[in-house]
Amino acid sequence: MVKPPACRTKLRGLLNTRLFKALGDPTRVGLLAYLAERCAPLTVNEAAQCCPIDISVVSRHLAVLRDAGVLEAAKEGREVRYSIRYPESVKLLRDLADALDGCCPINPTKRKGGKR
Amino acid sequence: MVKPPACRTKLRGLLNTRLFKALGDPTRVGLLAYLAERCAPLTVNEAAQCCPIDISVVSRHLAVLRDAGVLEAAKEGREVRYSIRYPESVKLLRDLADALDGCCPINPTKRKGGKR
DNA sequence: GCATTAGTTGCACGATTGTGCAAATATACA
DNA sequence: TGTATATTTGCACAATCGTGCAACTAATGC
Repeated sequence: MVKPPACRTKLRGLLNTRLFKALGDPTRVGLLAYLAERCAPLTVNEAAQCCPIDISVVSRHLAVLRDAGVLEAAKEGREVRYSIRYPESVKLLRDLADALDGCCPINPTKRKGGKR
Repeated sequence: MVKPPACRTKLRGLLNTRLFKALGDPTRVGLLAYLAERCAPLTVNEAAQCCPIDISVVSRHLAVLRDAGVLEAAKEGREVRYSIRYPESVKLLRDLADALDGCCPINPTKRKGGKR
């Protein structure tokens, strides 16, 4: 048994289509980038300033990103502040990169350093 | 000016919707995972063994992944061998993680190590 | 109570997408 | 040449998705 079976299930588990589906729309990544640039939790109204679309659409897009695990919502009074889940998002991307990198033993990307 | 504008353009540039669109379909990620598990370039026929769908659909999906930059195609005679572009894919995921991680100065994911 | 503001949800419509079948293209072999 | 195999492409259809409008819910202030 040459190929480690652990990496398979890990890679399969990390390849969550819901996340990529969420990031597959230009309006949504525009919202995500806007949130990242503003460096602060934004309300739906504030996030809507990023692009000329209806507030209801923005609300739906933010909900999609929240369901995908990229954002988290915090209700404050009558407004909701959406913020990026940095630790989880970054970790997921790094884990995915590591899983893809370490899946094939004869991988040309073979890093010279350690695990991290 | 507190927030570095360099990270913005970097993040925007890395948030390529075509890549995420390609990874947003379960059949395509199934093909990608199958390629990763087999640890070798596969023909369309071989890749089609991963799931019970028509070969033409597999061909189209592989083309989508190729156009997204995840796979590369090498024509050998009358068959085409698709393989994962490990270095580029892994680097893109790591760059995206770094860009997201380093975008906001007051980022809770604040890494203890250096830049890389 | 009523009015206002913030956000979500129902509905409809147009656009995109995934799929299978058949036809077309390309390469190898007799 | 003709035949067989591998892959791609045209076409049609169903399903999903993004969008805007209106209606609805929730919370604040009069």
